[in-house]
Amino acid sequence: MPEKVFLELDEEKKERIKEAAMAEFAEYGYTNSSTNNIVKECGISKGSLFKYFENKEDLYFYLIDEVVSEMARDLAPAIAGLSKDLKKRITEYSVAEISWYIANPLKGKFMISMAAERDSDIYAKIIKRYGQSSDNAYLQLMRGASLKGLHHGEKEVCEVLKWVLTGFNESFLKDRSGKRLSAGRLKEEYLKQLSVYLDILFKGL
Amino acid sequence: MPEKVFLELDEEKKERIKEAAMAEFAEYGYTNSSTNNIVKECGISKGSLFKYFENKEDLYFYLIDEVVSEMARDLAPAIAGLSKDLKKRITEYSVAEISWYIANPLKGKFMISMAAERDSDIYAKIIKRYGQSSDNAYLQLMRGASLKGLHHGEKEVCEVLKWVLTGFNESFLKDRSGKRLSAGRLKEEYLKQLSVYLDILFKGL
DNA sequence: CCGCGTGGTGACCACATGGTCACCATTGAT
DNA sequence: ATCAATGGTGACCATGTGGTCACCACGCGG
Repeated sequence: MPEKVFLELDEEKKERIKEAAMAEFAEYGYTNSSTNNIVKECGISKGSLFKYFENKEDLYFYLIDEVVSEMARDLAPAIAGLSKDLKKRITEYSVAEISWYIANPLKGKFMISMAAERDSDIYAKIIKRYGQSSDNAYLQLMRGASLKGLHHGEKEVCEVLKWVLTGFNESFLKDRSGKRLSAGRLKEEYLKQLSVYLDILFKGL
Repeated sequence: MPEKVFLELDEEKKERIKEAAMAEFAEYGYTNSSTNNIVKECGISKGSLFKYFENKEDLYFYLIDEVVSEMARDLAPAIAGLSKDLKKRITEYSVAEISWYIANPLKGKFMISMAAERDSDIYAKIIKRYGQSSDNAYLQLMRGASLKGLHHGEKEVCEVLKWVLTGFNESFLKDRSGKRLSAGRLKEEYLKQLSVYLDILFKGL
């Protein structure tokens, strides 16, 4: 919880601070990020930063709260309108998610780095707050679909989907850095590649 | 490359130092590991450590070299005797790999932590030395199998296998911490769970 | 013109880091 | 007994950390 003083800052300044902090955390992870760098980057003084936030951890979790809830808010309409057919449903959801990452590159990078956080202390706290949410996301995805055609246990299918989708997204986002494509072409490309992997999953190797 | 002085130490002392260093690196990752902790843990002085190794990075990569080549050496016989059938082949290889992790818990934890290293500088150097090897491992696995029955591209199938196997191994090793099973029972349990996931992959969801 | 409060500042603090180096104990050769 | 060499030591160094706090500029009510 940031002090009210921060929330009452003008929007431009708040944005500058949040962006600088997210960029630093995304690049170096929690422990190796430096509050000195952050204040230098956004042009405020050390004293100010620690009047706005209790400490480094407070700042970090404030950013996480913000970006997690913003993503949830942005994706909510897409989720509400998903198909019932499992394969369509997964495709639509994945496209919506990846589109958000592409449209919000900094926040996207920040979320990815947060999921990969190595500091065991901070990692435990992240899990405690949001741990279930990512696992639950896939369960929700499946719960909302008709599972008639499945030949295997719900839980196992869910995990396989999670592993393949996160692996695919990660590799897609990594490869993307080279190419310079419009958002539309990127989405097309994503769909094409994704469908190959979903085919493998649904039809078998 | 460690100085010869280190290599000429008696085995017991070398082992003490390597174990302390691996435990520290495995627990905290490269950057957050402290050479002070390491020397404290293995009972040598700071000066000695830096006579044995040029610097922290030198020590880190020496350990990686050691454990990577040790694992390769230990698994070589199992790999040589793998079946030609893809499903059997994958199962046999996975069992051999997981058995090694279980038989060498410290080295296993060290390798896992190394694969998850977040420091971008060190991560790049790890990739440069060993990057292809993990990706290649799966390609080798498939190249040595008869791929007659496959309905999809070799590359894509290979990636799906990689994502699912790494995901499954990670989750299996995480869950294991609770249970206290003998090595034999563990292997049995592993085989049982793995076969479920491979069924899903080969037959389709 | 004063006094007060508010928000912002950056020099400063205690601490931890990777790395160094003058020193010392032990040995073996002379 | 003396010297040289070897290997081990830990106080010490420069640097960087998260965090503090005495101070200051500014605006406003009197």
